Amino acid sequence: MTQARHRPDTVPCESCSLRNKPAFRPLAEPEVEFLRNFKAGEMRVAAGSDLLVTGSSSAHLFTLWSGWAFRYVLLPDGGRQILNFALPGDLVGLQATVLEQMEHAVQALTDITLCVFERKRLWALYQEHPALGFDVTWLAAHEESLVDQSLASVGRRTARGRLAFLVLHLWRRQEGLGLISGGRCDFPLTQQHIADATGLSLVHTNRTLRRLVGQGLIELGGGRLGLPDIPALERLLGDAPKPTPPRPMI
Amino acid sequence: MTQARHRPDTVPCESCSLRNKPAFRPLAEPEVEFLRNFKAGEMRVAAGSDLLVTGSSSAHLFTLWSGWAFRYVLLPDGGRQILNFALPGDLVGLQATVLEQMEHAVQALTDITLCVFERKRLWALYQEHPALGFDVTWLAAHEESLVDQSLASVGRRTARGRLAFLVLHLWRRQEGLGLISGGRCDFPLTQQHIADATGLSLVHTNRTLRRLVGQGLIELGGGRLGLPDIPALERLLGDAPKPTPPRPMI
DNA sequence: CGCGAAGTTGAAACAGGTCAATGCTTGTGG
DNA sequence: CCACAAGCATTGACCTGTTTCAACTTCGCG
Repeated sequence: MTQARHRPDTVPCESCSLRNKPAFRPLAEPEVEFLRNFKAGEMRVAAGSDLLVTGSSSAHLFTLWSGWAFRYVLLPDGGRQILNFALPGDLVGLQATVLEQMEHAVQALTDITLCVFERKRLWALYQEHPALGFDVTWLAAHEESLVDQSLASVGRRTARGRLAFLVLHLWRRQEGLGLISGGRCDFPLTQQHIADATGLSLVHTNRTLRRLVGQGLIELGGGRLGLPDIPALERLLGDAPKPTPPRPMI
Repeated sequence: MTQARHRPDTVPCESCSLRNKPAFRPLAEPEVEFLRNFKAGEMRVAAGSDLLVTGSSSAHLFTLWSGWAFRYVLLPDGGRQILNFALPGDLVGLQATVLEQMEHAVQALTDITLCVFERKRLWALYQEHPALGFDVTWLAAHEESLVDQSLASVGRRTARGRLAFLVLHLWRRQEGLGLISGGRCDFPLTQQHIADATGLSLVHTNRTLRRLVGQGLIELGGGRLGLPDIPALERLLGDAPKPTPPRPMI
């Protein structure tokens, strides 16, 4: 096996600790090898910084490797709508790459690390490894499915329901990644983020959240989240967000 | 050029009157030829019928050829959220095909005609014609972008704004397809559809719509829509939905 | 210790929801 | 050709979830 050129200061894909988690579909040998070359480098972004902004057409595509980010749009009146959250393994910036224009921005919620790919080479990916091209489509379709669910939640649920949906959704996604420990998971959102994701005002978010905590449905503190009574949450929602199926990672 | 096998009772892709509209990116010769074979047939669905339902994993993928459809989810409390509308040229059922599970249903809004593709053969499309695979990704990313905009609208706009956004959005899409005639375009939605798409109640949709009509911003009647003062609508929205860029069609 | 960011709480105003009734079309069958 | 049913649109009255405004508190950190 030829040891392909590879920047010495970056993690080679085949030994990526994230990729090798059970949540991700294992890749065939040639695909991993391609990816190792496809990967142009790594990048760190500090919490609170935008890594992609509306209107731009980035020269890069990313896979989030550690930390949290979120996609959002700013409305003319100053309001912000968070479209969804990106967790490790999620592709970031596909719209900018494929549509050559961004209708939204992406901001780091925590300090994050990303794998960087060059837009120009995406075409080679489709040509040389159709299976990877298919995986990119899979990720795009899956992300749309997440936005679909959020739209339904924001459009049709009461404040309680929207909050319940959001926390359970984020819980399930972390569960899929094996990130629940001691009955808790990370939860780096401020109440402002929650409000902007659910389409509620900050004040009402606070009150409703407080009530859910008081009723023993949610535990919050120290940037972590606990869900002591998931069945009750599911009852409240009527139907639960589905667990993420085994998925590809680019 | 070999005249490939082709069901005699269906329109061959190369002479498809929809595909040859300026809104769509022309395909290279080999791709069109592949598509002619990829196309398994045509299908008609009557207004009001579901062509895909939640939970199923359809054996087929469609391109809407004429008429309107919409994607939606039903909530446990009986509410319905319309996720977006499909117009001619839109791919329908990609999530079911790629994710192998549908989180939403699709219903014909008018009588519709669809081109039918077999799910099994999608893989061949990626292998044999990477350019088409890329186009599928493009369509998925674009559709997500539409849902993004709806989510921002439903999450952050007032009732007036949501309605203004919806009608302008549908106007612009039809404009892209050359479907505006005599200052009007088709508008087959009932107020119930509008309510379900905007996350409003039927009654409030009616009142707000009525007010917009009264103010000369919207004209409705006979299943058609007129927008007499688009600049005023754009001012109301603060920013307008972007016109659709030239796009691929499968 | 002090400052800024985030969280909390009360009171008042309002957008939008719910309930309920009434018109208006349109298509169908007698 | 009329009568009726069914779906859709419209309007009024009332109610409540949510927003807004405006404090005040707590937390994290230099």
